[in-house]
Amino acid sequence: MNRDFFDRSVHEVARELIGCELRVGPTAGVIVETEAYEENDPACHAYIGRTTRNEVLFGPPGHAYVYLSYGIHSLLNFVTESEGSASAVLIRALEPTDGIELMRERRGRDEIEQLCSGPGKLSEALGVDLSLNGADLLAPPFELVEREGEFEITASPRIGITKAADLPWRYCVAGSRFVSRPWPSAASSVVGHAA
DNA sequence: CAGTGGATGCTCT
DNA sequence: GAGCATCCACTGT
Repeated sequence: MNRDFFDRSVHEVARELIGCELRVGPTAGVIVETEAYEENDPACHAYIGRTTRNEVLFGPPGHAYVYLSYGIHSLLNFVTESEGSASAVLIRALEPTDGIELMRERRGRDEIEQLCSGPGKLSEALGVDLSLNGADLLAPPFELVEREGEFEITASPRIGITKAADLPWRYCVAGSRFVSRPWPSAASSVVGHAA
């Protein structure tokens, strides 16, 4: 995967990431759930302007934006189209494929559905923390592999936010049991197929 | 199952 | 000092 992959609309990147493999060191999984956060979006950290916390969002695309949520969880985002638009994709869930035993140790859980089914869980399982804020996604410990096969993608409202909560900017693999939460069937719609 | 509340720390006002 | 892009354990059906 190259830098151009990230240098386009955050919504396009959020959908294209579905089905890609994300590797962090010895652990890896297939991305099954993402959310888009664009600069002119009250729920986006960049909305309030540039601060010390969110400055990575204003930097070049293809880098990791990691921040601490609720004082406990590190949440992993991919910076996109940053030329004049500080936007990012939140990685919300993976289907684990490699390093599963290590993930189990880090998570303290055995069930494979409980290893990466949420942004906080996923970071813990992959060993992502604040030290990776600003890190290049195209260099170790990160590795991203373009998807193989087809995925039916649904769009539904984002999770856990209060601002702009009605926008359908959460993307999931249809029918996956590895997503953080089931989507509301009435609000979801198939938005595309992955090649 | 569904609903509730505590843990925990950093950022911004 | 308030407010979080969360998770888990506990309660009550």
